[in-house]
Amino acid sequence: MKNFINFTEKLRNSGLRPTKQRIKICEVLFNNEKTFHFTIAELVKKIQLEAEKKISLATVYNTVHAFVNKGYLKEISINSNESYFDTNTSDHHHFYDEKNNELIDINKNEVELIKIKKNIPGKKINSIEILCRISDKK
Amino acid sequence: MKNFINFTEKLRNSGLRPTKQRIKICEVLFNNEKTFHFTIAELVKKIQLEAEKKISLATVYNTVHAFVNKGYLKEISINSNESYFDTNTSDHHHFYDEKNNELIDINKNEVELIKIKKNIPGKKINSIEILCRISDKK
DNA sequence: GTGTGTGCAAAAGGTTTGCAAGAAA
DNA sequence: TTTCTTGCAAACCTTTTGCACACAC
Repeated sequence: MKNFINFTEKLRNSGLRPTKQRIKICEVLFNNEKTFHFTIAELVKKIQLEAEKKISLATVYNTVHAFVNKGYLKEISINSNESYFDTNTSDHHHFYDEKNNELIDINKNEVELIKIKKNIPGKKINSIEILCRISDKK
Repeated sequence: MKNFINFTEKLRNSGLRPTKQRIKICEVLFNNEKTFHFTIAELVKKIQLEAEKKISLATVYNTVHAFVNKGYLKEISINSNESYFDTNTSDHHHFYDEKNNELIDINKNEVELIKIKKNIPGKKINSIEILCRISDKK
């Protein structure tokens, strides 16, 4: 997703009407060289800087949730009052720097194959995610 | 921790005054054969059933947070509005059943050694936790 | 034109805070 | 007596909702 047309297409293809607000949010989120992590508060701030017209909070929440449901964003929850979204939706893991409150991606190929020996009858595995908490070496 | 005396000691040893409320919460949490997972709401309900006298919400929050800080409880966060506490504070992992909204422990020895090949200079690893989302087989 | 999306403000939900009264040291 | 803890209600913050208007199709 690199430009206006593509965002319009992408949205339409996933059953979301390509409104001005949604396209602007796509630009803020997906028009970047690198993927990144953000909180709702940070996203709102970013939109306020980049958008000519304010987008209401309700619409931001609404859109972020729609994007999570469509698989365009991933949520990473650290604890009950710290939750991030990730524009990297590939299968990967995270370091969480407890000093700087910052997430750092760990690619799937940077972790040796995870093998869970326990099996729950009747259940299938949807995802396996590692959260690795780090802090400064003393 | 198996009885009244031990809870009193435990609390005192960690610098928490052994008040009636804290001891009651200890009983609810730690007087069980098995460890378990709970939300604040569930804990409040459990206390209301077992306690002769109501414990205020503020005290429950206060105590749970104190216990997390002291390492008597662990928090497992699923997303921004689903967070659980675990009376099992050993190093272990979890299945999260997305159908029943239920956590299931995975012992450390039920997962093959996790090896993260990525290293962040100046940082040390504090913990590695896997959350494995599961749901019903189709 | 029809139906979906937006914006606003109000409501909800969950958690924290401030302070006076009570309990532990 | 001094310090910590509790309980209550109010405050807070984040997220959701309801509804009228606007926009996409």
